Amino acid sequence: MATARLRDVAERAGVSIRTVSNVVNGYAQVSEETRRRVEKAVAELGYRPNLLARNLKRGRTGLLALVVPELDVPYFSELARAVIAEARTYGYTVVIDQTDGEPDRERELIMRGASAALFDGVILSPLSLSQADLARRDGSDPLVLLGERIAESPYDHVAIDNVAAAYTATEHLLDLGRTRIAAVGDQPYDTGETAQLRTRGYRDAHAARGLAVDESLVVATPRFHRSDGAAAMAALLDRPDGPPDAVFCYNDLLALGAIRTLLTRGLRIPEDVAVVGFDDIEAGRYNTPTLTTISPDKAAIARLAVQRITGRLGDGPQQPPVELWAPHRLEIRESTAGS
Amino acid sequence: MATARLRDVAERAGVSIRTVSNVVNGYAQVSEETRRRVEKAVAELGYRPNLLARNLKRGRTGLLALVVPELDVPYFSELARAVIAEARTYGYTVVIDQTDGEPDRERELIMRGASAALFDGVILSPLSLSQADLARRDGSDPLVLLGERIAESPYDHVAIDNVAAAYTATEHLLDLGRTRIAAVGDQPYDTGETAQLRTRGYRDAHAARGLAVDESLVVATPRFHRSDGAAAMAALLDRPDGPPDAVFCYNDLLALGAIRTLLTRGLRIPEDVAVVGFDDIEAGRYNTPTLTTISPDKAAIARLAVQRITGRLGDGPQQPPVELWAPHRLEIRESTAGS
DNA sequence: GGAGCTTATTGCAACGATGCAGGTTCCCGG
DNA sequence: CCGGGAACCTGCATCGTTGCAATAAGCTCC
Repeated sequence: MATARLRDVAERAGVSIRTVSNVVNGYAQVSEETRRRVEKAVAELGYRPNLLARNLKRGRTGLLALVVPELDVPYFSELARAVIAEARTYGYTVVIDQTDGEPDRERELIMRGASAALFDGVILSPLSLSQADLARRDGSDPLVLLGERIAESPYDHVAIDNVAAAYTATEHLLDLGRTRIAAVGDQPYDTGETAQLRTRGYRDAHAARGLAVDESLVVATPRFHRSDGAAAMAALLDRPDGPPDAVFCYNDLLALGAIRTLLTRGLRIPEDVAVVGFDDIEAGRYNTPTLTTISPDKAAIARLAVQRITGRLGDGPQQPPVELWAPHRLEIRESTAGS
Repeated sequence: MATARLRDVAERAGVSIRTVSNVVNGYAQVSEETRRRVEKAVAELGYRPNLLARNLKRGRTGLLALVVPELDVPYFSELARAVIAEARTYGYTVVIDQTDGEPDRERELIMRGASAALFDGVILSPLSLSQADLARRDGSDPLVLLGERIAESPYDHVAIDNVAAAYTATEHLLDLGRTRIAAVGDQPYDTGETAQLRTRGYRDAHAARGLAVDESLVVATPRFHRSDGAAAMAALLDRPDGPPDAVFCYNDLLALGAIRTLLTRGLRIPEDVAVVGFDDIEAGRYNTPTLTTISPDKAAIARLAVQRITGRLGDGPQQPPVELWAPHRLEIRESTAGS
């Protein structure tokens, strides 16, 4: 009894396939008697509709895909939670896939997902996807890009204002009287625009006060994990001209790694070095010291993304792609404010 | 041009539908000339196969579902990474769903996923699923249960030996000369068998040395988050008979929360209180102090689970459900060993 | 020049479900 | 006793794809 089909149920209940379908879906009028017979047969055979077939016929699946680079980066798993919750209010189920930032996987998932009918829509947080990868697409698929922006893409884009956020973070450190503020997490030009926007905010905040940026304090990291932050911090501490008195990390994991290095080396936070992160992940709220950070409104990001997707699902006229900004705020905690 | 179909491509290329299908799938022999024409049409129309239809016909989807309670619990996201990697070696793509431990969602996903043909198989890490929920199923679906065991289930089960692991952790603390060891994370009988297995290991380790367990040191927590650990630790510290000298937490998040409370209260780790966690999540390796923990072999868990799933996918005779144990080891770090 | 192959291409049916339109049966009022 | 309308049930076509088996065309070889 591999899998019972509508036909098997119909046979057993002595009615037509169509009637079984009606019962299962609650369509039309069905006599009490017939309904009972069908339901009995359904139960006995353990029938469950084949969603592939149903969706093929109906033209929709009720599934949204959320594609992120790394699930075990807390920012993405927390974002995933928000997206799942938001999608559920629209009756959608979210399935998640992880690309590890591999361009092939990201590309493949766009192809498969966006228009291969397995998913009704795709929310993609790209890491390595290039403009060329999207250029061929005409934007008619229900696809929303999160975070990393891709120039000239024909798709909606949801993010926070990275320049303003980085500006605020840097300003906060400047307000504390710090003068040698390191920026950790820069990326080379073609790798990530987001990191560069944050560097721009960092520079702008300095410029607004007429301060020059010590270029050697702007350090790039290969990735955005704790180990990268720990390594970058170690390198900063080993510099001949002494440690910085503050660090702005481009995400919380970098910041937590940096904090670990600082504490290991016997430095005090924030007295010796103040630390600001980015993302407001839960780990930062329970770290010792707790982490000051830029808190992007993940619920808002999820809401905007899901709304755009569902908005595009209707048959209405295609709207031009839009750029949406979710709010953010600075969350001040022990790593800059003392305990 | 909503979505181009095989037929549209065929029309444009001036060949039959079947030939286009052959080209797309690389089947059979196709003349160079024809192939070129078809590929040109495919590109021009932006054709991509409708996976629903293809899968309906082929009878498989190449998708495995991994269903976990909470993705932003690092253990699960790290496990997800392992499962994704393992599944990929078999040519499967993994999609992930999060249930929040809601029985309805877990149930629904078993139904939908396991035998509704959307997924070829399901790897489920249940939280609140009861025996009754599975009782009706005959076990013929390719479903593997992780972690929490469900009595009498007709499905394969993969986990580590929780009793032995908890025994080892407790023994480690006893070896350090600790005498008042708290256990944080117990669960009432009907909620989680895993927690009870760990409590059993904790008790057994005491019993093996002829020590009595102070029942008031075994504390339950509503969930397994940092905040639960922080609260439980605070309660332990406020007891009239003074703080314990060691804590065994049933997962790393609880431990990290407990550590936060201890540090806030001015206690030293491990001098005043030694802490052991469970799961070996990345956050514990970068915490200050770094966290001693039981490290389950997540890669092994993933491997066993995926192997069982793929093993059941063949047409071979159904094998009886098995109980598989993945290895684990104690990872000693600063929270018990000093720095 | 035709048997016998290989190569290239195709039509038909089917996967399992639903949309649509139609067909019975039954009951009612006139 | 018949026309008209609910109420209930059904058959057919179809969603987009692939498996199967057959056809058509080209080539070799005696």
